[in-house]
Amino acid sequence: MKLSLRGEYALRALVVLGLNYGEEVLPIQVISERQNIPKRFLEQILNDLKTLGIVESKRGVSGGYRLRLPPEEVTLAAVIRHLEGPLAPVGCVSEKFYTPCTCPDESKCGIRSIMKEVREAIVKILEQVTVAQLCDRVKHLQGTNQAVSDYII
Amino acid sequence: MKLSLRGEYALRALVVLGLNYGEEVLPIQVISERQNIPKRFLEQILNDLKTLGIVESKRGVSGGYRLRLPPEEVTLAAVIRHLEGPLAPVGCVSEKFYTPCTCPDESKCGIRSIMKEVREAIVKILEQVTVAQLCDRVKHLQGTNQAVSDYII
DNA sequence: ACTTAACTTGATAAACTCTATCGAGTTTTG
DNA sequence: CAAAACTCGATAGAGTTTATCAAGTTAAGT
Repeated sequence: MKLSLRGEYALRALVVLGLNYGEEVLPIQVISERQNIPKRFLEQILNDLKTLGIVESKRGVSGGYRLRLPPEEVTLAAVIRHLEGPLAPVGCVSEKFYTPCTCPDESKCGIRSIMKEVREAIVKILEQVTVAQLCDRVKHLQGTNQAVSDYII
Repeated sequence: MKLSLRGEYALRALVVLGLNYGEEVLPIQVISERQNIPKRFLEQILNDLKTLGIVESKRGVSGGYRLRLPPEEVTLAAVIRHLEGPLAPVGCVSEKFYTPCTCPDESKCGIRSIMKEVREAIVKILEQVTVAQLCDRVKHLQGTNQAVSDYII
């Protein structure tokens, strides 16, 4: 599982939306500036997340985007799978995007058996972590640093 | 960590060489046929593994390749890192191939903190599994299937 | 109604990576 | 000295990634 910029931007945008959950809609402009993401590209990505049903938008003057689901219900696995495809390191061990490989016999392939373990390890984390938890981490990390700054002053 | 064909071929070739460890050198032709790998491409890959010091070659009429190190000493992590680059899902959590990301503050980035965990999970497996273990799995898988076939007959 | 900020959709283009293939050369064995 | 095999560097075609643009649609506020 290699996360491209596209996927990374998506997660970063979702954190912003997650932290804003329950409030009014956020314009793309704001998300873009807050996370340093090219606006046009972000537009495309948010659109994609809308198709997936994670995000919803409001048009017009004070329009923008917001989460459609509670942050607790959005797993990183779902987002990444939709945007990037398989989480597995090779196609022949993917559950959702299986593709056969060219080895003589998959059932006797030692590499496949190891890669299955790698896949499990990755999936176990990403299927369990939600946007809500991401937001919590951010809050915690910010809190920590804030405190440190306070001490320094 | 996404394994490209290049990396997959490398591992498959190493299994063949591992199973042959202690014996004479194996010609590319044989490895290529046994694992269904385009010969010219394999050539390039084995060369690369030679540079890394994992494999050695013998030229001439009855030449070929063999492992230079005992299979127990070759970890998948080393091979993949050399051929494919970072194991980490994003550059900003890679130990060996760190690259900064564009987020406003890495130290407060929730995604980074999750991706670190993913990286750890991957590395833990791949740094610990060796070519020798891959070969053992293959032997075991073949043995199992053999037995099953016997029962069927 | 009309202006304006913002979303929507689809096209496209530059850069890069991946997968392979080729050719010409060098080495070694028998 | 011929044959088999490795060596090295170039390169090409396909596909992916990362954007950017233009033209259109929507809806809020006046």
